[in-house]
Amino acid sequence: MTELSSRFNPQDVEDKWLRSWEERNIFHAEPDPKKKPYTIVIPPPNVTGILHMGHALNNTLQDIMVRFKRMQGFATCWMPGTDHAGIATQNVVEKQLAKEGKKRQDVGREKFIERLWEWKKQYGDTIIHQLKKLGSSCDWPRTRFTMDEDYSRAVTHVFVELYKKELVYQGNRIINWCPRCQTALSDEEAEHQDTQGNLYHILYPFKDKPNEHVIVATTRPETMLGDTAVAVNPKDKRYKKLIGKTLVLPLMNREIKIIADEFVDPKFGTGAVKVTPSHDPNDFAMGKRHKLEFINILHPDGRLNENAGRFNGQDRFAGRKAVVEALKTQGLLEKIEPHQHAVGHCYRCHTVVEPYLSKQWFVKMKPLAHPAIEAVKKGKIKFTPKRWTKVYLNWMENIQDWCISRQIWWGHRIPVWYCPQCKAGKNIIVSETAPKQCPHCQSTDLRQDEDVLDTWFSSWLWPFATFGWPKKNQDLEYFYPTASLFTASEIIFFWVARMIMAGFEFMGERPFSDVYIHGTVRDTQGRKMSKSLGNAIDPLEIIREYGADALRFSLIINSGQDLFISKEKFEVGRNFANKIWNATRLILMNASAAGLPDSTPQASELYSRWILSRFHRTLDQVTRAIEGYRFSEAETLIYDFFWKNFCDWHLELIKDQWSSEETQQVTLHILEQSLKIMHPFMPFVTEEIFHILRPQAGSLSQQSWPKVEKKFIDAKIESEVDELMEIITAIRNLRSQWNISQGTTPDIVLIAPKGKVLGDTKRLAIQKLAKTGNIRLSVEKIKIKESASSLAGPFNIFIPLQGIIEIEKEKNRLQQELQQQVRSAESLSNRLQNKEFLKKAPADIVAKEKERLANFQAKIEEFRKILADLS
RNA sequence: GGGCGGUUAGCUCAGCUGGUUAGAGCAGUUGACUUACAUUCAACAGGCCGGGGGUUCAAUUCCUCCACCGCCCACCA
Repeated sequence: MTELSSRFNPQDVEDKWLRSWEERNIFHAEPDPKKKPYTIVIPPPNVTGILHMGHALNNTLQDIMVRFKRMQGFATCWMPGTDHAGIATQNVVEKQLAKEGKKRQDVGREKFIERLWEWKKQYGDTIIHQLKKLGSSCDWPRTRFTMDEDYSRAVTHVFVELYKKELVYQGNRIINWCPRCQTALSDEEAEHQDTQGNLYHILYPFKDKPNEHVIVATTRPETMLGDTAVAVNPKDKRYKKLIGKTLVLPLMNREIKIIADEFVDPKFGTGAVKVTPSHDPNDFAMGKRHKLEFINILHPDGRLNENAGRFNGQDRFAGRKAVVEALKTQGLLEKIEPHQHAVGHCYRCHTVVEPYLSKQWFVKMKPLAHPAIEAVKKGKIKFTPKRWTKVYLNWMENIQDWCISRQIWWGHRIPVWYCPQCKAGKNIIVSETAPKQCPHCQSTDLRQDEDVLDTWFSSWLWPFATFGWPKKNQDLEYFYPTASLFTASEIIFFWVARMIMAGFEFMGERPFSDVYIHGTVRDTQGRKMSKSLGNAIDPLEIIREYGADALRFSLIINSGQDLFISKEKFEVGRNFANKIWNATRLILMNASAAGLPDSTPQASELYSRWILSRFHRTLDQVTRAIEGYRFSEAETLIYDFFWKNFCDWHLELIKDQWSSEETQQVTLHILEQSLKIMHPFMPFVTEEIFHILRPQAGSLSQQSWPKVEKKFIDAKIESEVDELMEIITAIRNLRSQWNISQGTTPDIVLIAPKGKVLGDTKRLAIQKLAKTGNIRLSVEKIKIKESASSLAGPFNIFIPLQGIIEIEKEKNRLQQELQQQVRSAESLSNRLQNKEFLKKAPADIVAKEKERLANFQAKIEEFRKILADLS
C-alpha cells in the first residue's frame, strides 16, 4: 500500500466515484414496505443557474442528512429537479436575443418559447451536473422540471380547482409592475430598499381663487399628472373648511375636488395628499371609496402616455424632472426636501417598480393560510432555528392575496379562454384542456389568456407534484409527506409558506415536518456574494483546487449562522481530507487491511479502550448533532476526534506497538468506523479509502451507520488518559520552555500530592519520556496498561538544575505560579465558608469544590517545598 | 413604525437546560527535515465574554435598560 500518494488528490478520485455511484444507481429509492421512508425535495435551482456558494451550502446540508438517513436504513429519496424560473429565464434569453438586435416580439411567441426550450435543453442540466460534482446523492432518475408535462398538468389542475372553489379570481387592482420586464409582480417580488429621495411640495391652486392654493407633498411628482383629487383628514382643522372645494391640477388644468378621508395622516407632510388612484395602492382604495376617476398615465414600459398631456412619451424619470421644472417655472413648487423612503425594485432585474392598475389573476389566500398557520402553531411543522416560526406566522397572519398572472411568455399558460363573440368577455372558460367551443354561444373562435402563471405557482406544488400528483400512485403514497426542507430565509414567503398551504389544500397533509433555515453566504465584508459585485467565489473553482470534500467540509464547519467566506477558509477541509488520507497510509503501512475486523475487536490495553471510548462518545454526540440539525457541531466533533484523539494521540501512542494484534485490529476498526461517520460530510475521500480497505464491499454509502455502544464509553479510562496526557504535555512544555535539546537528558522529579507518589517504574518511564519529549517512543517504556490506574491524580513536574536551567528564572516562575494558586485557594475557601452556598448548592458541586480546594492546598504545599529546596 | 439576530482572543466563530482553570480554527511567537502527512508536529502567547442595573450561594449563560452593527416586515403620500 506504500504506492498511495503522500498527498490526497481529489481530482484522482472524485469523477471515478461519481461515475460509479451513477452506474450502480445506488441513490435511487423505491417504495419498500420493510423500510421507513425518508424523503426530502431539493429546492429546485433555476435553469438559468450556475452553482453558487448558496447552492453548495444548501445541497451539502441536504446531502449530509440524506446520506446519514440512508446509512441508518431508511428508504431515502432525495428528489432532484430544476425550476423554469419564468421571469429570470426569459430575461436571459431576451438578453441573448438582444445581442442579435432583436426583441421577443420580433420573433413571436411561439418561436421565442422554442428558443427558451432550446436554452433549457442546452443549459438546463448544467446545474444538475454541478450538483453531482458536489457529491449530492439525489435520486437522479427521478429528476423533475417544473415544466415537465406531468408537472404542468398538476399546475393547470390546481388553477382550475382553485377557480372552482372561488379561490382564484380575476381582478382590476394595483399591482407591482416592472417596466423593464413588463409584467406584474407579486408583493413578494417587489424588493423594498431604503432610498434617499425627495419630498416635493407642490402648490395646487383653487379654481375660484387662483392665487390661493393647497400644498401637497409627494415623492413621485410625475404622478400628479394622474391626480383626480386631493385628500385631507376630516378631523384636520386646517382643512375642514376646504373639503368639497375645487382645485385646478397644475400642468393638466384638470378640476379636482378636495375630499375627506380617514386614511390621511395630518402629521405627515402638509396633511394634504394628492390622490392618484391608478398609481398608488392607497389612492386606489380612496378612489374606490370616493368614486374618483382612474387615470393611467404610464405605458407598460414606464414611459408617460397620452394621459400625461405634453409629457407624453417621456420616460417616467425624465418626466419627473420635466414636471418639476415646469412646476418651478410656474412658481408652483414650494420646496424640495430630502426624504428617505422605501422604493420597490424588481427582484429579477432591480428596476424600480411602479404601482400600476391592471387586470390580473389572484389567489385568495386567507382560507389557504388558516390550516398552514395552525400546523405551525401546533408544532406539526417545526422551524429550525426556532425564531423563524415568528417570521412565518407574522407573514401568514397578515397575508394578502397573491397576484399570479405574469405578462411574460415562459411559463404555464393560464388555462382560461375567452370568447370574443360573447358580450363583454364576461363568459370565460376555465378548463384543464383547451375547450373546443364556447359553451354559451358555441363559437369555436376562442382565445386563451395571453398570460402565464407566476413561477411560484408551480413550485408550491413541488413536494407532491414531483411524485406524479394528481395521479394517485404508490410513490406519492409512500414518500409523501417529506421530512425536512432545507432552504434560506429569503425563500420562506415565496416558497416555504406556499408549499405548506398547498400541502394542506391539495394533499390534506403537511408537506414536511421540519424546515431548516440556513445562513446566507457572504464575503468577508458581509456582502452577499453576487456576480455583479464581483466578490463571488466559484464553488467549482474550489472543487478544482481543493476538492469537493474540502468545499463541503469547510462550508459546513462555518455554517452556524451567516457565513463569511474567503478562499482561505477552504483550507481546513482540504487539510482534513489530507489528514484522513495520510492516517490511512500510516495504518496500512503497519497493518494489513486483510485483518480488518467485522465487529468491535477485543480491547484490553488502556489505549485501545481509550480510543474506543472516545469513538463511541463522539459517535453518540455526532448522531445527536445531525438529528438536531447542528451540522457544524457534528463536524467539529468529528474533526477533533479524528485529528486530535485518533491521529495525535492514539496513532502516536501505538507507534512501536504495531506488532500487537490488538493494536492492529483496534486501529483498523476505528479507522473504518470513522470513515462511516465522516462519509456524509466528505463522501469522496471516505469512499476511496473504504474501497481500499474493503475492495469487495460496495459503496460506503450502503454501509450501516455505527451503533452507539454505551459499554465502550468509559469515563474513568478517559480521565486516566487525560492525566497521562497532561503529564506528557507538561514535560513537553518544560522542554520547550527551557529549550532542552534533543540529546540532553535532564533528571525529572515528579511531585505528587500526599499519598500519590509515583513508583520507581513510572518515574523512570516519565524520565525517559522527557529524554525525547516525544510520546511516540514512550509507549513501550511507559507501559501504560500497567501503570495507568496508579497514575490517577494531579501531578506537578519539576526538573531541577543540571547546568541547563537558570535557577533564578525557575524560582520566579514558581513564585508566580504559587501566588496564583494561593489566590485561587483563598477565593475557593471563602466560597466554601459561605453558608448560602453550602445550603443551596447541589451536593456534587460542593464536593467538587472541596476537592478543588484540597488540590490547590496540596499544590501550594508542594510548591513551597520545592522553593525551599531551590534556595 | 413593528419585529428578529448579533456584540466572547488580532480575525472568524463554538460555548445546549446558570456550576472545575471560557474553547477551536486562522493569524502571531518559539522550536522541530521525528522514515503517514510541512496541507505536518510540539509548545507559547493572547480574553474586565459590548456597557449599566437586577435575579441567584453562583451569571459569558436568565431578566431589564442602553450603545453599536446587521437583517426582515409595513399602504413613511
